[in-house]
Amino acid sequence: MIENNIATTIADRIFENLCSDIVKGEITAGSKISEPELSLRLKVSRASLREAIGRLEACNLVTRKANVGARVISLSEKKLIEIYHVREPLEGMAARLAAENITQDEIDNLQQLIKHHAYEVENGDGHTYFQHTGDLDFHYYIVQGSHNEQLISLLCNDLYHLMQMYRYQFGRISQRTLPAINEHQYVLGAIIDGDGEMAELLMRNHIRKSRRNIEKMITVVECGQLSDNLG
Amino acid sequence: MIENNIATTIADRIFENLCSDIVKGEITAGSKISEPELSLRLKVSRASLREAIGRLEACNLVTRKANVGARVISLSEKKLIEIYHVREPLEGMAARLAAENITQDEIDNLQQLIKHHAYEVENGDGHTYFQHTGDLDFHYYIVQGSHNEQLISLLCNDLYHLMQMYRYQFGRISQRTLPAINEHQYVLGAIIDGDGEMAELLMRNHIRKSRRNIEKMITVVECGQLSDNLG
DNA sequence: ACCAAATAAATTGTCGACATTTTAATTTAT
DNA sequence: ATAAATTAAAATGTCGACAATTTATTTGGT
Repeated sequence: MIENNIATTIADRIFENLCSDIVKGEITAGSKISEPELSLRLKVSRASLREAIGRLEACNLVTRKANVGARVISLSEKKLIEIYHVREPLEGMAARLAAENITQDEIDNLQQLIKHHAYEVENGDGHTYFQHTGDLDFHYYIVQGSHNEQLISLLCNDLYHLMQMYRYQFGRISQRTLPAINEHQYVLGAIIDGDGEMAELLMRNHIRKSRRNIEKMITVVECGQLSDNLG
Repeated sequence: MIENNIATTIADRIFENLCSDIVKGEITAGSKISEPELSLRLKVSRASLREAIGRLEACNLVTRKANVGARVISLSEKKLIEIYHVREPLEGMAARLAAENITQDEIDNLQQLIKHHAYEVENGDGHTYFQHTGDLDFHYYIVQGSHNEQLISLLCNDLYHLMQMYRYQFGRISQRTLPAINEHQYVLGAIIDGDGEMAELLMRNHIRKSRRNIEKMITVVECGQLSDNLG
């Protein structure tokens, strides 16, 4: 799990708490965010709370309507597929740029991460860990390795929490943990080789496979052959 | 130029005004945003102003530091190139999805837009119009045509204003107006044919060419062969 | 009993004032 | 005269209260 800066201001702290609660589903998807209720429960002024809500909106976790208020986004299969459609080219480019710009330290970090993933999955139930945070951590650090601030902003600020939210609350039934870890290894290999084109190709394939796997599962669920935990 | 919803709230109005002023350079890039000064000049409370500033931050036009305040982003060649690196795969995917999902009405609209661009450039100085708003309008409507909400959010909310800002304030010396309009025609053609793969390829090439053109101009400028209007 | 209009309650938007932190100016010491 | 320390000014963060809007309830009519 990625944890960055400490909260310096009240709004910061409230944002981080609410963000975590929404991502993990402790604040239900689709539910209303009541300012009076929350400001009372969290013991902060509505000003600080509204600042935090504004940031939740900025990272696409809530939607706001003027004079009506904020509401946690609702999850849907359609949106999840859309996210993968966006990630495929974006992270593909991230991998390409990482092949050009990544530092040795960042490579070391990624190699260690992959080793850790393999170990976790071999020994006991690493599936949950991997699917909740581990997988995304890999993608996160690849994006960081691109050293492209705009790309980092889009993926790590605007999309990351949303991706996390789906990871926590949506289908946890994927059988792709092992293949995914292998594909990570291939991507990183191309990056280490400095082969941007190959890295982009491999990353796009990796994400496309994840999407198609989900699309297949959705189809199965819709045909009533699996219990529906897709919200 | 794309103009959407009317401002329903004070913060909305202030946001739109500030956004426009920043994009056009009437509020200088890199300058500080003083809450007391602005709230006094615009005759609104700091609460409404701060709400607006928060949204400016969300669309990457200002940066904020806790206890220090907001500052208009500064423009740089590096950032501009970064934006093109992000746009290339993102809008490529947008074109691919548009080929699958665009409606006839949207196609008609785009064809009319291209016709308008060709006319403007033939008759008189359409270059300025095209480079300030026309070109981006085309890209904007292609993205809309993808019917992918996540993609639309990223490109039309998080990146659009930033792109506009560079269009207004950065190099207006491109000689690529005519080629660009032709390339637009090709992209739209592939979309109309429903050839997603081709549309993606053409869009990526179109944006890559723009980036390389800029990179070339930057090199020339750095060699002192052109007057520097690159901030 | 059901629907529309009017009223009441609750929620969001906006404001001015105070608290805390940062920045500028002044003082003091070397 | 310069630099560090102290003090003063200004800016941001936070708060509670009021205004405007939305939502829920009640009233009245058919």
